[in-house]
Amino acid sequence: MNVAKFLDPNSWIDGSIGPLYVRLRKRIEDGIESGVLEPNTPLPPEREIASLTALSRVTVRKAIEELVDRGVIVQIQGSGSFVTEKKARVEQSLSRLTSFTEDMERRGMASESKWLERGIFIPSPDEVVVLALGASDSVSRITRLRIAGDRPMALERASLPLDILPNPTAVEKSLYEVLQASGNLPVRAIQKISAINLDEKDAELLGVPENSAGLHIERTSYLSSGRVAEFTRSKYRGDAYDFVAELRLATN
Amino acid sequence: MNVAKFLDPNSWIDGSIGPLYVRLRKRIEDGIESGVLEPNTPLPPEREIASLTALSRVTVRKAIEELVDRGVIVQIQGSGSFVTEKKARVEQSLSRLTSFTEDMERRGMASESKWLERGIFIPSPDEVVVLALGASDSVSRITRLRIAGDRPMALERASLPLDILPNPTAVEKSLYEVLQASGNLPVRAIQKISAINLDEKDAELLGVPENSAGLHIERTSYLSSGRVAEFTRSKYRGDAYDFVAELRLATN
DNA sequence: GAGTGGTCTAGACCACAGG
DNA sequence: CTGTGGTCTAGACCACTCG
Repeated sequence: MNVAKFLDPNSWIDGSIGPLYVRLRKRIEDGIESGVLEPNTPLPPEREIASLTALSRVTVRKAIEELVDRGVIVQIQGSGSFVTEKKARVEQSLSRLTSFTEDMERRGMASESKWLERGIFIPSPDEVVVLALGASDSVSRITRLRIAGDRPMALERASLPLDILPNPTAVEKSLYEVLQASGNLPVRAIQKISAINLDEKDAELLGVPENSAGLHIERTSYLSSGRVAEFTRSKYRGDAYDFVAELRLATN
Repeated sequence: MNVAKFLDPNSWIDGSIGPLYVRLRKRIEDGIESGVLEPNTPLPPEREIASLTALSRVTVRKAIEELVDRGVIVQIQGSGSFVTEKKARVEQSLSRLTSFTEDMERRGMASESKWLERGIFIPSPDEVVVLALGASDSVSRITRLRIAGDRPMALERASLPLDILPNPTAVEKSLYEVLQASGNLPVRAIQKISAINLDEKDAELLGVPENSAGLHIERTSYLSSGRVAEFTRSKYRGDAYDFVAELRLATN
């Protein structure tokens, strides 16, 4: 399959939906995936892609832009746009906001939960501040032991404003599924990760010796409006979990 | 100061350099910083900003785009572009690739290093794979104890291909300063973070009791070309350091 | 319906890489 | 010098919010 033919709009542009730049981006991704576009070889020039696809160059650039962000393509002014080698690419799920359920699925493990607490409570001072609650607001709280592949993995306590999760007992498996159903899915989160020695109680729940190293993760999630949707504190087994993050050099 | 006047190009557009969309972005950032543009209030419509600044709407959108990425501005179709509340914003340095030196400066601490190893070595199998070395290539390696505010903070072992760091003894303080000088500054990195119990030797170097929890961080850094520039393994004191990361919901 | 952001176009000029 | 990506424009239409 040659590149010009692969980009011929008649064969794909009606096959997907959404903005043209998204469709083109996906087409290019498919091309890389299927080997039509190979690592270390240049894409056709932007102007040529534009003419091949019958799109404007601005639209072509917008399609490529996201691929550059993800590290799949490197653009060099005056030279060309190149597909990077696979090992240099950032896995797309690295900086992705995932639920524990999804995270474990990605690692090929089934996950379950054992409920420790699930209901509506009077908020702690921490919760009032982080969730921006009013003086008389209550808080939804769900605390559970996360189990994956028959091994306890984490203790997780999530707190949410009552209007975002009015019925905490409705959460059966994935909190994020419930939030998505009500249109309250966070789009961004900040995590603070530190190391702790697990105390006797936590160690017992996680099935490790007292004083074992664990990861303490505090996550604050935001809706697209900028409002805080969720505040979660988790303790992960140090011997069974690692956290992967992507960093970028600031462009300021 | 009113918004229209603040955006009047005569007063600022020549005062900075670079592309127009970058200058406008910085102007808007200044406006938010100085209070001319207030949280929860809408920016002028894109078309109005364009006419006020005598720029095209495309350029205005590009300026705003980055601010939306950082969570400083929220755009709502059909409604407007709003400045978010400060507490909902992502600190710009969160997902930023920083050196230990910078990182400590940001936290208001002076940093120093105690050299444990610095020179050219035969690579370990790990290093050969991660750094994509040839069979006969050597590796530059620098190992040091990082100290901040008179407290040992981390043990750090960095490995780099010889052509990227030909002279490891030239590194006096910041590795990244040396890399920048030679045009080999990484633009992206992947970090894997896990928790470990520090063994006797490491605990002694870090000045904590044996078996204390520590953060183990493996970082692989990439040049803009996609090539691996640096592979670093660090052990941080769990009681003195935390790692902050930003997550996003994938838009696929 | 009026006003907003979201997408798209055709064309121009600039900055840089490489023969 | 030619060809590439980087920036910028003026104008159009669509999709959505809100009164």
